[in-house]
Amino acid sequence: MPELPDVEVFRRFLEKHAVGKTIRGVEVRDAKSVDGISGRKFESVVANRRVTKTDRHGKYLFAHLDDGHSIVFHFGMTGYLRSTGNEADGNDGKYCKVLFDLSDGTKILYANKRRLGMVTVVDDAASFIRKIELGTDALSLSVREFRKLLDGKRGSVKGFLMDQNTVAGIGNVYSDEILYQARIHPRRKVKDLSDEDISTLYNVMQDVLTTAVDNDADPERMAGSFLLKHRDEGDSCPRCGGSVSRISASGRSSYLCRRCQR
DNA sequence: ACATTGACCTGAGAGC
DNA sequence: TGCTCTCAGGTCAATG
Repeated sequence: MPELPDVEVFRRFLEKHAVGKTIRGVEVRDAKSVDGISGRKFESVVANRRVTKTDRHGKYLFAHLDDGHSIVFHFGMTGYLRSTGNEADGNDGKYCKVLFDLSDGTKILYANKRRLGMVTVVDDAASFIRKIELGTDALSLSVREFRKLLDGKRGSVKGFLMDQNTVAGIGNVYSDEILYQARIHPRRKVKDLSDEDISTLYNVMQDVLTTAVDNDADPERMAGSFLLKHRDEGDSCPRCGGSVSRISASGRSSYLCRRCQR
């Protein structure tokens, strides 16, 4: 479920493998996964362009091209990027939606088990972000801005954290993690948060996201104290030993420890 | 204006 | 073994 940390890992991957190289060819294998334009058009816009830079905003990944266009990737919940050697399609072949053939022989594939998520190409990444009204990236948000965003909100904290138009990058799994570590109940109303709650929430948010990025967004590598590793009803809370519950909050199943989270 | 709910997507895993 | 059912969660449209 690619959220900010996962997408940041994909960005670093793309930065390492694609920047400075030319896209020799593109093969759209599933035109339905290309948003806004036809697969053929996508191929012709992107082909023979050099990748100059990568960027991430929330859960969106951008590959900037030398003519000003940018490729946009969104991973839905099952998307990923991978490189292959030559023919090694392996299991990914089935899920490969778009295949990029780079000038040094590297092949990068955008794969997705479902059609949530998409690839497209835009004239200008910044105006694309404005158009879809993406909020500020969670990792480039100051406490001051964070407080301002919370101000006047009537919904739950969980809904707030997951709203991409307010704070971009946090999804179901990491919102649960942040709320768990901040000891705040997901259904708690934003307006009921104290000043102290807010600063805790902010600090924990930064900490959880950077820790996740530092560990390649791989749950295996994260400390056992992360709720991430105990997302299972009845599993035990790594902090108090109580049992992990599953409830519905903001229309999503949320895992929490009722004892730790009020 | 804002918040919540339901639909979409489709593979994995559980249960029978 | 295989069938059916439920769940996963990111976004968007519809509804409250």
